Amino acid sequence: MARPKQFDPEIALDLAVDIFWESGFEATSIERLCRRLKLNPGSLYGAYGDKRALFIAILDRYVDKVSLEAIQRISGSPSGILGIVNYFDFLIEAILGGKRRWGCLITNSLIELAAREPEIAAKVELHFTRLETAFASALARAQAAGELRPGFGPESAPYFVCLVQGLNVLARTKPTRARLRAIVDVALDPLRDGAALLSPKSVA
Amino acid sequence: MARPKQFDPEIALDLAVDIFWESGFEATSIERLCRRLKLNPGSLYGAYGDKRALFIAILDRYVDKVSLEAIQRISGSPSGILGIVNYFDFLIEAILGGKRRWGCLITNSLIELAAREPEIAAKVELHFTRLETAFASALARAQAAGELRPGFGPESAPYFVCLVQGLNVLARTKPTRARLRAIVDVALDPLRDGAALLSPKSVA
DNA sequence: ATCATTCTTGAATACTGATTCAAAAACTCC
DNA sequence: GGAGTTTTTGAATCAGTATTCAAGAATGAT
Repeated sequence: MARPKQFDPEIALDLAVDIFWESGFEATSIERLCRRLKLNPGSLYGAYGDKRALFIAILDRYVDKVSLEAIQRISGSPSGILGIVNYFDFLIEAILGGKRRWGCLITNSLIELAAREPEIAAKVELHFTRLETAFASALARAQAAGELRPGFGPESAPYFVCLVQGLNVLARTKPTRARLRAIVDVALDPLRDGAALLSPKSVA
Repeated sequence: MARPKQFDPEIALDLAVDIFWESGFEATSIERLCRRLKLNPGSLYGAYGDKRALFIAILDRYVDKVSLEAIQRISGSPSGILGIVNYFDFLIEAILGGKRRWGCLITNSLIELAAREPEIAAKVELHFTRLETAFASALARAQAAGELRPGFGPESAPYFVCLVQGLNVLARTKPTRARLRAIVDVALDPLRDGAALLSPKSVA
């Protein structure tokens, strides 16, 4: 018995993700948000609360999607090595093609906001933990299958997280495919022995 | 025949570096700057121009210092491998100890500003090129000395730049020394054969 | 059809924060 | 010591942007 919303709050959130992702929190004005979402200030505040609350909402949305996506790629192969290789291949293409040319919203938010916003720091932390866990279990599987060079195992997972962050930074420099490939080929060299058997495409 | 400045503009710049480094461009207000530098708005504008100009000035200052520092560490050893290992050891300690717990002002600025500020993007680019060049020449020396695993050479330099960026991101998560060490130990594994002879301390 | 409720609209408000400025002060040179 | 120049001071101004709000509009229930 009331007037229904004239917009889909979920779809609008997706629009908002893009703007914050590209420009960050501080540099994104409510006015720009309103223009892009085709919403008036009143509607926006009614639906989401203030700017900070909106940002938290879009960050949650992004984290859910990106965490899941990463875990699925990394854990999606029977071979742990192949899962990792596939994930990095995917990441390269994402950086070159889609919105990941803006890096990763999580990485960007860590740098812009985590120091003064514990709530945001916690969300970043959560994602990093998930990512590391996915790498660790892939590495454990690879190790168990004897595909891993001695000295490498699940405890090397933080290295892969670091690598991902490095690529997310470089994403903002408009790198070429060749450049990203070269980096990943060197970075994944420890996996090469096993991967060579499994993924001729990704290992020069 | 005029009133002299009551503050040292160079020293004040160093103060300003820290604030922008910690909080970024947008989140740093002129008021906070004035309070920390113990300057009134008029003096600040008189000395440096507007906020953007001040930021460019402190970024220049930072880039000069950090580029030089990196190049000296990387190129400072007769062995190319040792230079690289030393640089990463230094980076770990810097992240744990000093202001590098805020990551790297260059990395932070790339993410916050490069997309909309070509002038800043160019300065970031410049530093990355210098860093990559330093790595490449260290790798070339190592290769010439036969210290490098086959398949590695100067063309692997972008990988090391990526690594540095990853560490700069992780710096903002308050990582432990053990964690950073673990990452670097894995990351520098390709150099291990040669380094083992030269740097017992850094290679577990 | 009317009521109660919620949504939309877009102007008004309230802030924050960047920038300017006029007056006073400090210095050097003559 | 006075003239001329630059710096300091801190309040005033200006601009931009986050947030609120009052009025009008759309809906379902009675």
